[in-house]
Amino acid sequence: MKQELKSELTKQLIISKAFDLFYENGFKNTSIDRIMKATDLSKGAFYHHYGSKKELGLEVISLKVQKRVVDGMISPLNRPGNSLELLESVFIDRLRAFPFYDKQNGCPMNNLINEIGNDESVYQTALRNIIEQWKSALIQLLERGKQAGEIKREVSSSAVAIYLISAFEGIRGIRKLYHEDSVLEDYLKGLSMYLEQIKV
Amino acid sequence: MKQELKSELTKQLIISKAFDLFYENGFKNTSIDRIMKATDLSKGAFYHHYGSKKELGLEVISLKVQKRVVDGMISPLNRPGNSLELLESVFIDRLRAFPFYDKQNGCPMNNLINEIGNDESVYQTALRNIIEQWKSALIQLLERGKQAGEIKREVSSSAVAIYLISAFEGIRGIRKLYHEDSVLEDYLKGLSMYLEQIKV
DNA sequence: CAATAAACATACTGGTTAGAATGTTTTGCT
DNA sequence: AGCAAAACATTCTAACCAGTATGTTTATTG
Repeated sequence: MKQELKSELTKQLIISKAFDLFYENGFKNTSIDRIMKATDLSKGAFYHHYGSKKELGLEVISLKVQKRVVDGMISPLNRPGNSLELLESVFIDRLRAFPFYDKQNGCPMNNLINEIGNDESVYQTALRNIIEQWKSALIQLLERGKQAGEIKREVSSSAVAIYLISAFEGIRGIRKLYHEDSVLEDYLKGLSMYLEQIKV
Repeated sequence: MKQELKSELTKQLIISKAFDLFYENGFKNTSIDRIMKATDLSKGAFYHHYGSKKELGLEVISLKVQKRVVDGMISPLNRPGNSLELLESVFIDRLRAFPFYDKQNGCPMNNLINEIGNDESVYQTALRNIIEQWKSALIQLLERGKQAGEIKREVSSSAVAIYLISAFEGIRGIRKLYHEDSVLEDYLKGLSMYLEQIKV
């Protein structure tokens, strides 16, 4: 195999296993040894491709975590159609569609925010970028809805965006404490009411 | 000094220092050694009073973390007066009044929920108890507001309670990523709108 | 076909971890 | 006073941690 390709595949393997383990057990609680055991490669291989655990963490955030949020919560906002119906379908359907594993383990981004969000500024920046991208996409959609006469013009788009994100991330943490979905249904009912209110 | 009193004071000292360090550095990232260094006592003293780190963690949750939420977010809900004004003052004023340290480090309960909420069921139960107590107090206040003709009767109290809690915990995590309060102001604006809508 | 460098593996370092074992001091009780 | 137990301190262990040093194997290139 070509070296360049082989190297890239190995890095992707490490990042992928690292993401899974960070998600399940937390960032600081996951050792390089444990990650490399999952890849069936050695520690030497890791430090050949990465300079430090921090460097890996940043790649996991900017490649895997960010992609997950973009694919699941941001890109779908750009589809055509009624802005409010779009918001509903993205926020409600996605939450309902999560597999048990994801409900139990919460949001990978939110887990990292709460675990290492007050740690080092490089982590802060990487995670903040995702939030900002999400916020921007929401604002854009809300403004589109106002233009289309679907959303009240007097509401602050950035306030609605942040409130939607906050509640979503909040419930994904709280859901971890329960073994059933009733708390999720409460949230969804609360969200529906919220969206109803900004309707024109 | 009486033995019983001395023992109790020592346990309180350990719990207090443990809470501070858990808050700043996370639960798993805080060692017994580090905690006992902060108390100026020895590791032997710790294992005389506590059987394990887990036992200490549960005491910190049920005594310190719970008390913090009760004092700051639950007890104030029982004051007399207009229910909506009460909600506003509790959620908005408290968030604004947090010192820089608390804004940067987030919510102690939410940090624990996201760090160890999917870990062991004893932690889940201890943290869930706090959420349930908070939710109950909010529902009680919302029902009171409905009776007083201050809140729309058709809204689901449990849905509003969970949505309020979710958004609050969510923003306390997100705020960690920023160095200023603009994201907090967005949240507060969003919250005001939300409360306005359930008004009768 | 060599020389070279990339892609790994193995073995180690110095530090930290939860917890146990064992010692010493303080307090309580008769 | 004298004995017992509680409240600590000191020392140790076996495992784990991030990162380094030094190998060996595989691919690339002249």
